[in-house]
Amino acid sequence: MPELPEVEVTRRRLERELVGKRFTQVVLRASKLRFPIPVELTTILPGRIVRSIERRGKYLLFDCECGWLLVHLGMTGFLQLLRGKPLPGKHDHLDFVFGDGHLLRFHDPRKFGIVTWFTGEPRQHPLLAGIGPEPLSGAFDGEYLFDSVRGRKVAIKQLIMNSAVVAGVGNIYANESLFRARIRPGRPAGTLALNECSELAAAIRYVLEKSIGEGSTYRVAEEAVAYYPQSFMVYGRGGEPCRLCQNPLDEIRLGGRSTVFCRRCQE
DNA sequence: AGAATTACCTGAGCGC
DNA sequence: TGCGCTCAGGTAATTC
Repeated sequence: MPELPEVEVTRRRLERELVGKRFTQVVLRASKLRFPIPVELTTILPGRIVRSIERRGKYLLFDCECGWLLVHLGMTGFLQLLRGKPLPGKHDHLDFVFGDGHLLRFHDPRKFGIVTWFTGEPRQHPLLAGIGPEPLSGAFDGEYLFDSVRGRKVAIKQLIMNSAVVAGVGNIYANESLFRARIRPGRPAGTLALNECSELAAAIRYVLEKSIGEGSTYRVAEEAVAYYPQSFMVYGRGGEPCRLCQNPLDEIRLGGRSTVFCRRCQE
């Protein structure tokens, strides 16, 4: 499932390949993903140039001169950058054809993704307006997080997965960053001290940046290698020994999400 | 307002 | 072999 690092690596790759390129055709095969895909994409985009590609949380934003193409990969979505016009397979819902022979293909078996179109200011779009600070920006630090946890009873893991608090932290990196910060995922958010918030904010930044770095070899056309499970400290390792103390990792559910932690290393 | 729950969707894995 | 069940989990929408 694409998390922020995968989206960012995808963004960088597409930025290199597509900025300045002109859409010549849009082929729609699915009528809706999470939301209906606007049919006007097929008439608006041809002739337009990709001016820039930006990211907000896990959303990709393509500046298309007269408006924005907004893409979210959901749980199972990915973008493939292809050449020519290879025959579409199952769940290949949408193709963007470019004048230089490139084809950007949206594939998403579970249709949790989003492809939509809007004009105006991205920060005013309903899907983007309520998103909290970018975790890799200066706006996200210990003091901000401390301010956000104040009075909150919800588990700290659920709080950092709340996109209104901080953008783009999903289940994998929530687990990983809490382990790195040595904080139990189930702790009521409001019980965290300022220094713990600082540790956690730094840990979130660290695990995301590390993953983006490791993803430098990730290729959009090879979606399967989006991240590197063997490098995870806790995610997907319930019952296995902690990499630091060898204690078997606990696996619980928080808010319906698989949550893994070390009861010895995390307080 | 904050917290909890539901809805969306398909493939994989499992027990029988 | 196939059926039914559970799980995976991002996030918007809904309810409490």
